[in-house]
Amino acid sequence: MALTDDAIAKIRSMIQSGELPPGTRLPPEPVLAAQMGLSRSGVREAVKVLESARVLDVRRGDGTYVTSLAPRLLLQGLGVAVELLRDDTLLEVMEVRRMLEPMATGLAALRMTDADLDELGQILADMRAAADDAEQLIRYDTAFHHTVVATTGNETLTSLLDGLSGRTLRARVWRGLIEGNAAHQTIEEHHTIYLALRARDQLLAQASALLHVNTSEAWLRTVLAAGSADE
Amino acid sequence: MALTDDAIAKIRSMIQSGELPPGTRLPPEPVLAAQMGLSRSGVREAVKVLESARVLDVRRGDGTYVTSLAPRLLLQGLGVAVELLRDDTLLEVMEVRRMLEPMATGLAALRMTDADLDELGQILADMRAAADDAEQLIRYDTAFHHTVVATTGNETLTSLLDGLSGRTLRARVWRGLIEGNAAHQTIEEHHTIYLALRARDQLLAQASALLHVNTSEAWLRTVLAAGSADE
DNA sequence: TCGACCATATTCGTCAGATGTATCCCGGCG
DNA sequence: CGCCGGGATACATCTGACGAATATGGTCGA
Repeated sequence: MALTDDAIAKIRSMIQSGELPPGTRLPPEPVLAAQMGLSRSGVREAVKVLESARVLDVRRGDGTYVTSLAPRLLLQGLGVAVELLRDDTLLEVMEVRRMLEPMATGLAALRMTDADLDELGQILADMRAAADDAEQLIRYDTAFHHTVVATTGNETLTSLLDGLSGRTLRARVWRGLIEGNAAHQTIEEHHTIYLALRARDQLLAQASALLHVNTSEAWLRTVLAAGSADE
Repeated sequence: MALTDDAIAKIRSMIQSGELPPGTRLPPEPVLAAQMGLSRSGVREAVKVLESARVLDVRRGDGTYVTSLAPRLLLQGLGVAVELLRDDTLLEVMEVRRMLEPMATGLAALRMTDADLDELGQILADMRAAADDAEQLIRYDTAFHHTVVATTGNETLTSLLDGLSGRTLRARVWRGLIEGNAAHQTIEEHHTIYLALRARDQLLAQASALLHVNTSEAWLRTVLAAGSADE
């Protein structure tokens, strides 16, 4: 295969070189096909790939545009990739989170505003109120960590961590937590992190986040062990 | 759009659920099209997307197979995503590397074998010998850090860091380094990391890696500043 | 003048069918 | 037993067509 992949590479390099800045509208598919020397089918495959990578935005009846190329978009693919990883590599993902999340949380302690803290306190309260609903817990857990990391102001970091803790992964951890009657303790870990953040204590925030990720990893281990034992 | 994206989601969920384990061969495109209720064109677009994500491996004349789903494959897309990030977000990437790379290097200090160290020493020697050739320097720089991180045994971590320090990013840093007559000093930073690793000193390895990433970030800043001044 | 409405052009979404070409597999031959 | 064709299989690409969603520009009425 060459034609379609060439087209992908060509479009990508035109974007990378700045020839097609964010927001640019591409020529209609038939024109693009003629320009790149292949049929419309080939162009469509190429465009579809770049659309799935959030590089292009295809609007039916309108045209195809270059996206903003924001990290939040381009790094979105990480999430779906992580979702497809095999079970035995999820622990590797956890090890990465173990490195990244404490650092990010520590950084957040320095940069967090009072408004951020209030928002976080609200999420924490919601989490406590939903202590019985796994679905809600996962949602608030996600919101909590996302909010913390987002206050670092680093969108790339936020997107990476969001991707690394995908929905499936979180769901498994919480399944273990709930079945192991450790949900309450874990909610308290969030409280500990919250207190450290409110105190603007970087080291304490870092340490409490590490402990928290460690708890998640431990419960993931039990879930994975139970899962492999079933087979 | 629904049909093609549905097909993508359908295939992906079949893989995620274990219905299509790694190595499985998919039905021929016409059959797949019939099964999923759309034309062959649509199936081809779906397959192409999953192929570009390294989820499927299409072999002409043979068939379409599910890949190993190894992190090294699935996280490969991160690299191309980073390549497309706009200049002003590259500093965010550097900030992430600044968190991750020292941690990884510190971990490597604990896990590195003598053979790994010898290989690293060789790369270092090569780097010194190529002090004038930017192209070679970039190659050896890449190899050096990849080798270090790879010894952590965490393929996910390795793939992430590989992706975060893409070719273009490295090339820019080295351009700055060379033009700023700082290449020699940077090579010595590698030597410092090497010594820490050989001493199996985790903290020292961590610290020297942080200094090194910091140097890279500083030179990236100058390159970016010079670039934006040109316009 | 301004806003709502409508017809039309544009553009992507999807399909059907056909041909080219790489690869695999198996049977025949030395 | 190993090498080598030739048919079968499967992807690669093209062509042409129709459907559906959207944008656009003009018209009409308040």
